[in-house]
Amino acid sequence: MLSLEQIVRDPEIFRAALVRRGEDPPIDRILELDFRRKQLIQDADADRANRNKVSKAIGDEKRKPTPEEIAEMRETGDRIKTVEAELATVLEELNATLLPIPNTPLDDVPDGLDEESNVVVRTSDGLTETHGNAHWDVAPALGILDIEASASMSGSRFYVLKSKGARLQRALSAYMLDVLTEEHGYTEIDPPLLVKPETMLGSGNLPKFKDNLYHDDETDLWLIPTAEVALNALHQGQIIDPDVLPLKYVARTPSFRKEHTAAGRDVRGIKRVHQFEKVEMFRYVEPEESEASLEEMVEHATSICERLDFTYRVLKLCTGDIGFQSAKTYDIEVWSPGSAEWLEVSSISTCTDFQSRRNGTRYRPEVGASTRLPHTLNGSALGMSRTWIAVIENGLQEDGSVIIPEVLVPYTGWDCIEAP
RNA sequence: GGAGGGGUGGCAGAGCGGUUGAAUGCGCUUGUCUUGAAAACAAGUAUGCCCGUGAGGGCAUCGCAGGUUCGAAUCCUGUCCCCUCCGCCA
Repeated sequence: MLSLEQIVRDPEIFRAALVRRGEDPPIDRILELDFRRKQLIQDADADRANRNKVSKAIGDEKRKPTPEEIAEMRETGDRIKTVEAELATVLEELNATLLPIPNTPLDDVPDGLDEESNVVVRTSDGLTETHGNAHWDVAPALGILDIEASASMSGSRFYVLKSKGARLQRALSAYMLDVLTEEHGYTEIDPPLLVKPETMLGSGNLPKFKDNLYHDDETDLWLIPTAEVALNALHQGQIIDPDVLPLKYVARTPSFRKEHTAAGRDVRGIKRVHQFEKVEMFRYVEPEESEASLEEMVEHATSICERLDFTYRVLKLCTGDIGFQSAKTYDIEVWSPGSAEWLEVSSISTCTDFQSRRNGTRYRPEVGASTRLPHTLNGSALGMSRTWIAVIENGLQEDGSVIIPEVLVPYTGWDCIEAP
């Protein structure tokens, strides 16, 4: 959520920033509502101040209220209720107006309405050739992937990993968690996968994107589409003590997505699925550090790509392609020589203070200072199914076997998936 | 699922319906003292909002939402969460 206070102070700055994203925010309506809001607060506060004064005098003097006082205070009370009721509807509309507005992009985010305008900022060394043997052909033949089994038990866009395929995924997750916790100082978190509506609201997934989320009607809980949702809620409503930031978390969880909006895209193989495993980095930082943190997280993710021997590139997403809650996003794509395309294995964003404002996460810069909103950043390192695909397609040998990256061997116990 | 108990400030823990935003203790900050530290003493120490250039003033908040009342942390109703015991299940 954007800052109402800042919008009121500088409406045109916000309008201009949101227009860059192709949005036409109802700024004028917001200003009207805020004006009304302040009026109502003043009215109600004045009446309440008067009522407090009279009641306190009665108490101090240890006497019964006079009939006139009672009549007058009843009237005041009724008036307060009326004003409060109107205030409630104004606040409700204000909230409903503000919640669907996305974050404002940072200045250096390239303009553009779709992925055509994304900018490749870096491409690693390495080949981008193709051998034409896509994972959907290779992996089932190797006996490590069974899409027919997943289709029969769960439908399309699921997958069953078997044998060394399952072990490979487990090894990848474990390896990435170890790198991030041991080398980069992230604290490992294992959060719930089902969360309350308020938690989804806090991360920005609700109310706008409910169509992509799985929901249990009976308990009103939502399945997380990424660990970001849970990690973002870790300090909701809290004031973080001085000298605690930056907080760096990492979690390995499944991610559940309906993918309705992508119907028809990526139907072959396991590139786009309803459930996938992902190792997610998340940070709470002071605003001054957020841009440097974002770059550091990109470093962390790309260093893993390098150690997995991937050819990769880093994209800076344009204003029209960054996520709802994001102010700036880098995507990392790795080359898959089988399906001959770049696979998005990571998306790393700063959400500035957008999420902390939504969930009331604050911090105190130093003892006695007033509270501020931390910036939150999130990024995958890395997302499964696609990373798994890349290992298989990159490691495929002439003879049909698959050699896996050296760094994974301690986690798998073997270095080769034998040819069928 | 059944039976009880409880949710108050950073923590612990009081609080006859009326100077209670809230005793007291601990913690924390600052000052005095000290070569330094500790101890002792003194003062300060919640969050949000509204008005005001400022000084400052006002309002709200004792899990949450309603209600009773001139007045509610205190009474009533609902709800959420936590703890203990029993049952059931992993």
